[in-house]
Amino acid sequence: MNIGTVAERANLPAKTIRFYEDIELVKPARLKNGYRDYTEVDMHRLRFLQRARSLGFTIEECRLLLSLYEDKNRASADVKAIALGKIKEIERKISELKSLKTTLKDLADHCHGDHRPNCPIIDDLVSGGNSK
Amino acid sequence: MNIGTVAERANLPAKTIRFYEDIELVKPARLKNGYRDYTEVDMHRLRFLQRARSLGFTIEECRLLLSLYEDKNRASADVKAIALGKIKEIERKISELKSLKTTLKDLADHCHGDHRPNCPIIDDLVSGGNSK
DNA sequence: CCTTGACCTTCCAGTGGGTGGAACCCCTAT
DNA sequence: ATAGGGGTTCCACCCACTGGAAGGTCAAGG
Repeated sequence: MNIGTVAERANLPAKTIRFYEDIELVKPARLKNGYRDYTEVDMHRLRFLQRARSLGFTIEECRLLLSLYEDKNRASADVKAIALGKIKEIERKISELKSLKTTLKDLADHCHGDHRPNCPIIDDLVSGGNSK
Repeated sequence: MNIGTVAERANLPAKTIRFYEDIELVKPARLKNGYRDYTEVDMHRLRFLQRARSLGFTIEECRLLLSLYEDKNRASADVKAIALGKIKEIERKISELKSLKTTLKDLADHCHGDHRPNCPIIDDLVSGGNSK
């Protein structure tokens, strides 16, 4: 299977698939003309990668998940631990963004937003505000 | 004022301040010995940058905000528009992360998390799941 | 047989926003 | 004289790609 076909089927840009080969996440065979030749097994790995990346796992986490995926004796607890860690991470990011939003909204609410130059947002940026 | 002093006062690493010079956000004078020499005006810019960055504005947004900051005739509406745009952006990110979290949590909830190899998280990653 | 166009190849550079480190200079105190 | 704690430059690296140039390959149509 050529890279274009596999790209479409795995829902990944060809560039990304080549990049994944660079970092040794997939190792396709080569045809006589130098074209990459993907098997169904490669396809599964790529689909797995696409899905795991879209769930927010980093490349290194994907590498780990792939090795667990291929280890028929893995404990599901190992996989669950990674997922739970990721959830905690996402929660941290959400609360960080929420407080950012609150701060920004407070600033915007105090700004007239008209043609006059006086602007409390700028004033806050200058003086350093009180929330980090 | 030397870079170390200004770094401490603006709450930014010296490396970052040099980087900001590289991308022309600050242009400190130089002493005869080659050391950077910061004025209070430079300090204000750096503090402004520190604060704006910590509020999630990109470097380019900071550049724009700085130019508005220095334009005594700017309309506060211009600044407000940037802040409101940023709020929308943050809201998008939050909802994206929330749906990610939900998906991940559903997966984790269905996983026994024990010593057995059977794992619904991996199964989902393989089969592609139903939420993007 | 030739051309066209879609596909494939490699390699190099850039993104954003810094961070780490090496190798070297400068200033002050002892 | 030397030790330390500044400062300087430059180059490489992080992450996860993405864009583009320059060229090779293949199938279809004239």
